[in-house]
Formats: sequence, structure tokens, C-alpha cells
Amino acid sequence: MSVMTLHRPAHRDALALLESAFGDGRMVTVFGRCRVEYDGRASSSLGPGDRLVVCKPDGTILVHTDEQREPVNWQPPGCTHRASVREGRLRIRSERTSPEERLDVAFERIEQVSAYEVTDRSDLALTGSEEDLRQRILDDPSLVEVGFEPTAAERETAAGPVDLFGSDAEERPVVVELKRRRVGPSAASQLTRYVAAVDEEFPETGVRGILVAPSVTDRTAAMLDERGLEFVALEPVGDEDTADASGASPDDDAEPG
Amino acid sequence: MSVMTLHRPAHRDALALLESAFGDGRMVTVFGRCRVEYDGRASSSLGPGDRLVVCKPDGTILVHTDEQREPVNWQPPGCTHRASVREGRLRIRSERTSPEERLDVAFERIEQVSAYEVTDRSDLALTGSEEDLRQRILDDPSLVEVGFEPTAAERETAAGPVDLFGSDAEERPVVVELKRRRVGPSAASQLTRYVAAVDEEFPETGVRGILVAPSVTDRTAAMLDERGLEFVALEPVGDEDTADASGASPDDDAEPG
DNA sequence: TACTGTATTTCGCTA
DNA sequence: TAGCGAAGTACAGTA
Repeated sequence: MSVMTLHRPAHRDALALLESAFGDGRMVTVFGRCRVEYDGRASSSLGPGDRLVVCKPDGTILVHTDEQREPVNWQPPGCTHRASVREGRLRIRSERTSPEERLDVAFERIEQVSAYEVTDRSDLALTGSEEDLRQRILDDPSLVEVGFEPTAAERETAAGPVDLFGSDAEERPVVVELKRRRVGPSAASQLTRYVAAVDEEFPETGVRGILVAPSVTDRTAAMLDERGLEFVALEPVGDEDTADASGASPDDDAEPG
Repeated sequence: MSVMTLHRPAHRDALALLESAFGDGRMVTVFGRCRVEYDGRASSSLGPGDRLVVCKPDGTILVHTDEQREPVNWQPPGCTHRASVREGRLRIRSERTSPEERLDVAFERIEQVSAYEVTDRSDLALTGSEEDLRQRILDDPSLVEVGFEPTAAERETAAGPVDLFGSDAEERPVVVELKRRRVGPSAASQLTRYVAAVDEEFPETGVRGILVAPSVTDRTAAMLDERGLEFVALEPVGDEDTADASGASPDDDAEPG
């Protein structure tokens, strides 16, 4: 069966399902009143409350409350889950090494336990990333500046890899830093680091630094200005009127009403 | 009842439960074969597969596969969820404005739908954050350096707020940047920015910059050195042997075997 | 494994 | 609301 569910199970029955599912590679959800203790890179303690706990076959565990996108507690992939019953509580312990981390969830009441057989072969196709912005520029370098000729992407420097490297119409080296959204001071610092490193490679050549992003904050614009760096406004995807609520997208066959 | 669950429901029955739960402020999980389309800050398309979809009453929606801590698709809190049935598929649409974003999940098969009544009043108590590191230093400034006197936390400068600001034994201004874990180049850049800003405030005073963190990468150490910045090794919590598997913690009443 | 940077980052805080 | 920086960030790519 694809889903196995127990409602208000006795702890020992819940335990049996959990152990079976952990052994099987099935995904598990447990909903009930629990406490959570975490110790590792940091430490945390969470008092009693109703939460949804999700255990994935890859060793991920998530503890979700009724709010926020982020789990209140979690363990990343690669952990080992074990279930047990001690002192009238169903416990799930998730551990890993390097770093040494431990998560303990103790249920005093279980409303529901489910185990799911999951199959998912599809990959996510995402557009609008920084990678898309880079491709857009490589397809048409004049978007940055007429005469700009990119010679390398992710070019290594003493300060780390530069998004785009090339030369301008006057053969001066050009360092381009790409951001998919409006940027703050850290992007200006980053570009500064790269330009300084390239400047040591090619002294006296007047290395230019160009930040390409949809927009910059005022303080960042000032920083760029002070340091003789440039800004070009550009987005990962062309002006496609992405958020058009009036026109129906091709694959959107839903109708209101 | 605290949990309401339907197994392999007809779409219209699943729809009824979803609409009721969205109206109620109950949390919902749906497990089944679905496709997902997202459009907003970026765009994505996800082909058919079995996934666990979680809808929270605060407007969060998560689409989880059997792998990774991160949902393959999501929508943050504040969104509006609507369910419908079109062309033989149960659809969940989650929308928000500013930014305009839309997530569509279309189920071709539903294995299980559950609605949960969630109550959670407990707050997470976390230790080991950067804030703890700051408090540790304010309690004993000599951890940074004998003679260091902090005068302000989060002190505003032209480059942004500085973690700790104060003076050394020789009355020189000191800028301290705190990190709870091993740091890379961006932390050095950050400190550089702050020191430059404070240096403009107090010219000719020999403003010092100190990075306080557990450790730094080699490249970062070189950057600090070049710029005349200093490093002090310190962790958010004292050496408490946090990851001690042999000794039982006070609140750990679980026994192996 | 360690280092580096991106992210539909999310989140909290402050002006 | 926008700006700014932290996070138990997670995650991918590379050396």
C-alpha cells in the first residue's frame, strides 16, 4: 500500500510503524504533542506543543509548527533516525557526525502517524537564477556595454572566482559581478575584492569593475561610486511582464469561478 | 476532532476538506502524485511525482520530496491558499503580492489528505548564537583583549551597524565584528567596510578592527593581515564539551538498549 | 573534506 | 516599507 496511517495509536504501535518505515526507506509524518531538544552547532530546547514532524528516507528530519516556512527544529540529510518508547513517550532521535549533532523529539500524545512510499523522478526546471543572467549576457555581451567581450566565466583570482571576466573596447580588463536581485553593500565589497585581486594580476591596466543587477541600494551606489566601480541595471529574465494576472499563461487551464 | 484524514478520497471530497481547513485555520497535508508550477521572483516547473504538500494557516505552503531539507517548491507566510477541482485534478493555488508570486500544485492522484488542529505556545530557546557571543564578551571584555572597553553594541556607522564598538587600553577606537562560526572572505570585507567608516569619523586615531570568531580560512587570514586587521579566536559558548556522547546530559533520560 | 558563493534564501530588526 | 545582516542557514560546485 502507498500510505499506511495510524490514528491515535498506542506508542508501541506507532513505534512499530516508524521502525518499519525507517527500515523501508519510506517517508514518515507524525503529528502530536511533543517536546524537542537539539544539541550540536548550537543548542535549543522547545517546550510542549502540537507539531508536524517529517522524517525523510535520506535522513532529513523536520519539525514544523503552524507558522513560518522554516522548521522550528530540524536535521539535514545524512542523519540516522531511531525511534523508541521510554517513560511513556514515543521518541525519535536523529543523529549525525561532523558536525556531531543530535535532535530528540519526545511525543506525549500522538494524533496520527503516516508512512508514505515516495517516488519522484522529475527534476525542477528553474529560470530566473543568476546563472540565467550570466547566460543572457554571454548571448549578448552588449547588454553590459558595447564592446564588452567576455573571455571567461567563474574565472579564478586570488580573491576567489569572478562571475564574468573579459575586456572592454579599449582592451582594459573587466570584472563583472552578477546578482539576480537588488543588491546591498556586500555585493560592492565582493566586487571590490575581485577588482583588487585582478589589479594585482594586471598592474597599471586600469582594471574595471562592473556590478550587474536589477538595482542597488543608495548606500551601495555610494560605495561603488567612491571606489570607481560601475553599475549596469539588468535582470535575469527580459521584461516579460512576469506577474501578469490578466493574461492566462499557456499552461494555466484553471478558470476563476 | 484534532485530526481529520481522508484516504484515497475523490477529488471533491478532498476539496471539501481543504476548503474547510483553509477556512478554519487548520494545517493541512496532502500526499499524492502532482505537478507544480511556480512564477514570481523566478519561475519553475516540476513534472509529475509523489510529494508531500503542507499548507499552514499562516499562508505558508511547502512541497516536499523524499530528499533534502529544503522544499522543492514553496510559498512563504502571508499567501492566500485556494483549492479547486479542474480537469480531473485537485489544485491548490497559493498567491501573494509584493512580490507578486503564484504557486500551483495539481494532483492527479491523492493518496491522503489530513487537516490538523495545531496549538503551540512554546517558544524556542536557543543558545550558541552570535548574540550569545556578544553577551559573553560584554560580560568579560578581556576575552577580546585586556583593556578593551565596549561602549556600544550595534553602533551605527556610515557603512552600517557595527557589532561592538569601544576603545582599547590606549584609547584607540576599536571595531569588533562577531561571527558564531568559522568565517570566510566576506567577514573580512565587512570588517574592512566598518573600520573605514569609523576611520572617517575619527581620523588619525588609528582605528583598530578585530574579527572575533572560532576560526578563519587561510585566505581570510591573509586578507585580515594585508589590511592590518586582527583576529581573536572565540566561540559563542565556552568549552563545554558540547558533543559528549559518553556523559549523559541532565535532561536526557533515554538509555541505550 | 574544506572553501567559496548563491538562494524564489528566510527571518528579525530598525529607521 | 525598505535596508541591512544573521542563520544550527542549506546547497552546489570545486580543489
